[in-house]
Amino acid sequence: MNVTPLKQRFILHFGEMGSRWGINRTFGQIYAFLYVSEKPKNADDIVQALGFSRSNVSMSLKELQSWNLVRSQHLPADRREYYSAPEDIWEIFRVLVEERRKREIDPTLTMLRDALMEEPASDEDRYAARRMSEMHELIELATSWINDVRDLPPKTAIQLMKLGGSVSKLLKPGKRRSKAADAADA
Amino acid sequence: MNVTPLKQRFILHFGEMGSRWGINRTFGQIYAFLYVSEKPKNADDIVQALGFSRSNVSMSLKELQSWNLVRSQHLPADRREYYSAPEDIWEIFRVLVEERRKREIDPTLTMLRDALMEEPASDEDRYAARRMSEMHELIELATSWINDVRDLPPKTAIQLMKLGGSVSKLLKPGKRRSKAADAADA
DNA sequence: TTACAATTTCAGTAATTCTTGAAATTCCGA
DNA sequence: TCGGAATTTCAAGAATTACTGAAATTGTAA
Repeated sequence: MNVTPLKQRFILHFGEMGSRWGINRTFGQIYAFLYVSEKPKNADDIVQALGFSRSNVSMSLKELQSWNLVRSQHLPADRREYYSAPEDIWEIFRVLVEERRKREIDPTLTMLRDALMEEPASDEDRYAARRMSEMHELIELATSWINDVRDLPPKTAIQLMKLGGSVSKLLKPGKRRSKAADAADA
Repeated sequence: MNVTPLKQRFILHFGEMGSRWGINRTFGQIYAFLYVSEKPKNADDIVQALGFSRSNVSMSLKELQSWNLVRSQHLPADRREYYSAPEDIWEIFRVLVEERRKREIDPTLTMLRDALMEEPASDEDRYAARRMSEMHELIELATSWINDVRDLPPKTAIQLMKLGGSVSKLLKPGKRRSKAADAADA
């Protein structure tokens, strides 16, 4: 590997964490490399720096792009493609949450919705359906919340996160939602 | 597989999603099976229902317990161990977030902290260190927020999530944190 | 203690996923 | 349109991860 020791440490970590994050070593290392690189890199730069085969790099870059984690551009007087990770860390965070939701949560939501269409026939299935619908409800709530919060300006998001659990103090403890509102949501 | 079609659908989905969630098929299916089962099950029930080998079931149950996703208990007049998934879906959610944080985020936080200890020697490393510290800061913020919010009572959490992005309306737009508070955080 | 049921360990095999190099294709400049 | 650079595809091998069955261990009732 042909990078400074500091970068190497970072890059290797991303490669190793891959199995926990559900991505492969090449994918992780390339992303890490682009993330800590100031200037855009072409595929051969990456081969040179990380030592993967050219084809592996090509495939991983494609996948990285399908995750919207890297951008490609052309540099003047050079027909090769140059890749980089977006600057804005909040943007990165949003993209990551969004993509993971698409890949890891939405399919489950669909499955649950479909499965809950039909009437359970036995007590056993009635219990299962109840559990599944609890799960469905929680996931719906969580994802719609993510969608809502996703578009807050970073400043606001930071403010909210710094508040932490004490946001709840802003909620009047006595004040419950109206019956009408509950019915409308159900 | 020896379960009702409804359960089977749910269980198979959890098995298939495994690769995306970073867990294996056995782990996913056993959890799903316990989740939709009203009564606790012993290891042989699971073998019978899902068709994995006894040893595989044993190992997966151990792992499931290390994730705090299943509990074991003894039933009167039966020396076998019985396993079940906790009832409370909010509890499950909390545990899942907590365990994933431990496994997927904390190691990265440690790596970043360690790597950022030493002074970068070149401009190249100065840039890399800046990027790494941006990442560190964001992860710190996000995880400490998770810790704060984790312990809210479910009612409060639901209320907050239903509010969605409009919580920010509770924040006075003009009111910025004091310089002193910012300094204290830095 | 003994006897046996229940569980766990672990080495070997199966299955899956990752990575490569050669060949095919695409992309541009001349 | 031609020629070569850049990229992509894909089949096959490498590496990793999952799963099994036999053997070892643990736990408990008699």
